[in-house]
Amino acid sequence: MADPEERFDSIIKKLRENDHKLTPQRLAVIKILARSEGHPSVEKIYEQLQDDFPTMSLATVYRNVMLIKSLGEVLELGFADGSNRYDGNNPYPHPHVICIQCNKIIDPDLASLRDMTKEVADETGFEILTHRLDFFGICSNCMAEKV
Amino acid sequence: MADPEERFDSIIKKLRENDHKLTPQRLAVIKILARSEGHPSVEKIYEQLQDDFPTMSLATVYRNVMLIKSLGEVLELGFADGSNRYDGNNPYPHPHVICIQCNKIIDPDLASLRDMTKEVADETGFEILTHRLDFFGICSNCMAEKV
DNA sequence: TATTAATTGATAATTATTATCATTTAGTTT
DNA sequence: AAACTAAATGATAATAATTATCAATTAATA
Repeated sequence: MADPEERFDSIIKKLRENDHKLTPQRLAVIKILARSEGHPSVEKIYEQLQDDFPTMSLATVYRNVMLIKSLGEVLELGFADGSNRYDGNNPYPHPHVICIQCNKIIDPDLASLRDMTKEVADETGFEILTHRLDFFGICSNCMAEKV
Repeated sequence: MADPEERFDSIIKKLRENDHKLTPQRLAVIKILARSEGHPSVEKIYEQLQDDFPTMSLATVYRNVMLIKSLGEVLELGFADGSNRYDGNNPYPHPHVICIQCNKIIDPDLASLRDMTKEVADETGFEILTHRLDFFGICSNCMAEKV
């Protein structure tokens, strides 16, 4: 897990470089993305901001997440059910482990991935640009609760 | 790639076992899924059926794809942009290689995946049930056309 | 402090999917 | 072979997540 403050600063820097304004709403969204605790959805980010910004529009959250995504500073995880979750703490492709019970998403450390990309490129003739690797299962917490 | 006819037969068998009727529309959808050439979307399946079934409803395609998915005989690949693609030729989790230019999806052979699942389970304490691995890039055809 | 283009909030539009319901039909029974 | 019945279909309305629109507001600069 990267330091959330460092991530916050680099996202801000990227915004300045591209002449985007720093509004309080935008900063608040970025603060949550920089942490990305549990990999929040847009809706979750919106809810978290209700206390500090009761008038904030859902559209503003969408806009800012998309802006930061377009700058390559947040990773979007889209799922088959149409839901999207975001990771601004580590915006580069990396494996996720997802609990299908409580929807928690965590980042495992995995060594063996770099080789695999080369293997795929060699076999298919593709130029591989990015990838997506998710494991789905039940976390130890939820397993314990089921007993 | 599994033999499309064998896949067709096992899907039919699964339907019979669960007392589902075999309508011409359903059989036609299954025939396309059993092949899953390029991993079609619902819309693509619908288009392919226009010649033989001009009156077929889009809802019927959705219903049948979902039914066969619920029987575990088709793999759904949902993407961040909301699009879904289907693989009834190999309905078990396996890696995909996706061309971001022409949207073709192919299945590479990859050895090193089984170990990785165990590695993840050991590290996170999850009970891993399934996974999803996609590589995104540009296929050799599209690369050649760009010159 | 004034200026201006970007951003916001509210909401309408869009789009993929799901639900509804009257009609049709596959599979079974007589 | 005709009748029966629950399931499936076709047409379309409803839904839900996201995107577009636009008047009002505001951050950044002069």
